[in-house]
Amino acid sequence: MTGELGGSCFGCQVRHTSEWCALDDAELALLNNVKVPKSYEAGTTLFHQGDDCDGIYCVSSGLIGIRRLDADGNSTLMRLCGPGETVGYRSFLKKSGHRSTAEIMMPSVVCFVRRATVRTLLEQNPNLGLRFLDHTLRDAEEFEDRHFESVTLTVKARLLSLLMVLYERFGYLNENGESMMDLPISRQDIAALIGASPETISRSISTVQDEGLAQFKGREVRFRNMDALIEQLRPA
Amino acid sequence: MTGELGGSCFGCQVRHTSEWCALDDAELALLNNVKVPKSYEAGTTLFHQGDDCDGIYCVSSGLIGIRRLDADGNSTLMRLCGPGETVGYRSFLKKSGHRSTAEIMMPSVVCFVRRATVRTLLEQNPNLGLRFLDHTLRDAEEFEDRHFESVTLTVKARLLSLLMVLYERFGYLNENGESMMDLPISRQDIAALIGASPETISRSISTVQDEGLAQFKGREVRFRNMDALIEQLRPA
DNA sequence: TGGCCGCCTTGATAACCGTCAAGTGGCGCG
DNA sequence: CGCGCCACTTGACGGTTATCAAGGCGGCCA
Repeated sequence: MTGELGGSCFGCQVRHTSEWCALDDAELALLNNVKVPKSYEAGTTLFHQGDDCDGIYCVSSGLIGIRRLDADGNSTLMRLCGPGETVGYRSFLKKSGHRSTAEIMMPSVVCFVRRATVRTLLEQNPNLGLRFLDHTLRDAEEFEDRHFESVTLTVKARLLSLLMVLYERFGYLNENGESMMDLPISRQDIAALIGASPETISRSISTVQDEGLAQFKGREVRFRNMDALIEQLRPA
Repeated sequence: MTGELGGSCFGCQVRHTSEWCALDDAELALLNNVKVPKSYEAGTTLFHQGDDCDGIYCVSSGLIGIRRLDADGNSTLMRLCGPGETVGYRSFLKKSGHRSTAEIMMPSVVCFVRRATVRTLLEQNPNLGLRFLDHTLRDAEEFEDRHFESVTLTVKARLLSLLMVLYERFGYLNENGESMMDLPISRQDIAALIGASPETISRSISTVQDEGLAQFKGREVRFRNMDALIEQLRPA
């Protein structure tokens, strides 16, 4: 299921891209002593919507999905968090309960830092607060952009936009030098992320294939014409 | 056109709801000396998308609209800022240019505080930084909610939702005890705010009237059945 | 191996919404 | 007063998308 890990913060691959890069060695040692690293299987959850916020989570590897439940009980995937990102920090800063559920999307290693520790570190090092501020600013901008996109772009354009964002994180070149990607999420979650029904996503994918932009086989994507694809990332 | 004003920060009505409530008397005196209050007419702008960020703006009275221009030059109203709110602070914190245009929506009084002053105050008083953090958190949440709504709700539901938000700020009871509101923005801007075309908004308004929820006469709204209206603030 | 269950695809249909077009009404200005 | 402009409304139409329904495919387990 899930297991404890003994990794050190000092050797953490993502230390320099996370909020914690603001810490000095002594502070990092403190963090290292009290953090709780765990490996999680896909499908498990870090916390549920409505839970109290006991601390924050730092993604070391893998992928976390942030979901929100509507009145009917349907869950909508709101965003993805990858290595180096901190999860649940806004509820911590707001001193409120979690407004969404954090679900493990692929096998992941996540460190938990409990509330008191974060508070201590924040008091010791004002730069850490600035890092959190910076992260919040990026969050606000991201949702601002998404809102603008969902007003301005069609489903297909939003799909292509999402593919590009995912490609930055999950894309690679195969032995033939072709641009490839293994989709980390299901079609249903893609649908929720861009605000469309799964059927429409399926049809949009068919269109993208017919136009020769990319080939989809299950979760494997083979990009055929990156330039033409990028060219379509504009209003219909 | 626009004119200088001599109001003091100490007498400012909105001081206690803005970021500046974190300041002590000495700091407020500094702010009072260097701030530049101005009254603006509707239609003028505080800054344009792409401008450098020279400081931040504090809305004393009136209403500011934040617009973003798309590739075709069309402007989309993204959000509204009223008394007590600070405008342009995210560009300041990010040390980047303005990502949107700030337009005066109704006669307003706005104080300008230039960059160096804000920086000095931030260094003197860490609580001010926390206030900005708090504001950013609320911004992020607002856009998160808006994204969720635009995925989950129909145009009519989003219209009703917007009406409720505006009612909190602009609603009043008339002599007969009826719930009234004078819309501060045009139909076109309503359309942009919730991501729909002006024609669809017009039709949605007709529907709302036919259902007996509210009456619209120009920008005047007369609410007929608040309970039924609130009841419809859920997925179709 | 066979069967079951989710996920995905595909088709048919209808609702929603955007676009185009014409018409109305208010308002400022000559 | 008449004119034109602009915001708004209304109608007609078409496109996009959601919904409902059926079927295929793959994984998992007995």
